[in-house]
Amino acid sequence: MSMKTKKTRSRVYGGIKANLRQAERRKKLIEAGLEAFGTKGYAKTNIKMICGIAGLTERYFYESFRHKEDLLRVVYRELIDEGQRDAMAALEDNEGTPVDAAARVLRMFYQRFYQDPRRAQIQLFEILGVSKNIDREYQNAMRLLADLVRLFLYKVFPRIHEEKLSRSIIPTGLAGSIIMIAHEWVLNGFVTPLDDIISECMDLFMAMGKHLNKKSGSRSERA
Amino acid sequence: MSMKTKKTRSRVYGGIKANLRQAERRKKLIEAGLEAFGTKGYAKTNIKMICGIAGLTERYFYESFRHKEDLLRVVYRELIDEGQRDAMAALEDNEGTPVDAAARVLRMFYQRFYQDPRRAQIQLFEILGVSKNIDREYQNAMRLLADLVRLFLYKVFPRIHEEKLSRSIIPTGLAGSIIMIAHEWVLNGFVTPLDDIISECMDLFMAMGKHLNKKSGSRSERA
DNA sequence: TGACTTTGACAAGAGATATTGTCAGAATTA
DNA sequence: TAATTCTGACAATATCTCTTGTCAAAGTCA
Repeated sequence: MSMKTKKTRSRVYGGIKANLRQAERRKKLIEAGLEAFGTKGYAKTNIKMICGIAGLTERYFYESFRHKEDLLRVVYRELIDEGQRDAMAALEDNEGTPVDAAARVLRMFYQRFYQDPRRAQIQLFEILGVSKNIDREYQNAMRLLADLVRLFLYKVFPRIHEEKLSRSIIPTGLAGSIIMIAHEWVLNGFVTPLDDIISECMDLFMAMGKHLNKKSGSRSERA
Repeated sequence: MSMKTKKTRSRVYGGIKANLRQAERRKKLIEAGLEAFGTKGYAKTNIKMICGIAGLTERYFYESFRHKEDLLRVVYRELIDEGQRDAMAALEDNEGTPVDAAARVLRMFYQRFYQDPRRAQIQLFEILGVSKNIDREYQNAMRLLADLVRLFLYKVFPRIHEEKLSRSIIPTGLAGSIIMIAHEWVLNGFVTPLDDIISECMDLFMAMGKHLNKKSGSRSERA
């Protein structure tokens, strides 16, 4: 038993360490997931297809993921993280007013969908109705978006009562606007010019900001 | 061959005509679909379950529907039609101002989800990511909702330039707000009081209406 | 070169599910 | 009562798909 438990020691192969090789495969599978889920759709994709696209066999799928849903979660998180990073970069690039920054973030947000419709398909459609777990992922991402909206509103309209804003569902509503407009945009094949979309989104934001601003201020004005 | 083509003639049975009996079964299956899709979820439901809930066997499923997706479409349409009817009733009940009417419609819209969470589950979650065909259904329903919003805006703010409004994506955005707020409400187990939700939704509407009103009017005001 | 690891192709069994078909008995009508 | 339709239970087939396992060849290292 304990004589020769030669546990298939991992070693350098092709100049690359074992864990790196595995990471490579994992990455390929994630890219394949993006492709398959984003074009065929999650429901119509099976493990064999994913592996075919990745140029790997099923064994390697199970090396990195437990099942299809697992891969979807990873792909989705990657998309959200990338978007979040881009948004933060656009925000912290301190050019112009906060309003300009918001427009930049919006443009970035929509442009990502246009540049790679697979992202749009997954982020806006495929992610929904898969399972309770995946629904939770979606919910988290939506909250991040709502928080971003909240942050923007507070930056542009500092008079807004912060605590009141933090309890309001209006940022959630605005996040919904952004998403629904994206839905329509995608389903219509991106015919609406991006500039129009951004300008109308900004209208939505600014109108709501002004409204909240007035309400917060009215307390002292009326008293 | 043409001797005795006795084609199993339909006849009255249990005092009910054949086509009525079939319609009855169909109805039971739709109700079963609502139950199964709305609690277990579309993906985790199979035909046998649906038939079990309906108290019928598989033969009768295929008598009325071609496949699971077919049933989902019918169930969804039924939900949308009901909602549409209720909305129209609340609108045409000419009590109070158009603003009151809008609040009534909103209350009705959200209350339906609270009264029967299965509706919420299907209408808000299960419907997405099933197939291209079903996505189209969803898109249609969202457009109906956006049209309703548009109608309301025009009633309350008649100064808004009608043609401009008809091309704007802002009603789509507001429809998205309503939906996203519903998402959060449902996922949080309906903890937010309905009155709060309605009041904040009305805030969204009124702020946007005023904003559009100003923009439309500004042409003549500034000239 | 020789030993060993990694890899890809494919087999294979388990498990679901869709869909059609059979059949006997219950229910109903004439 | 006799004929016949309706109905539910279940069989059976055909497909998929997941998941694990086997194996030999190719690749790599020492």
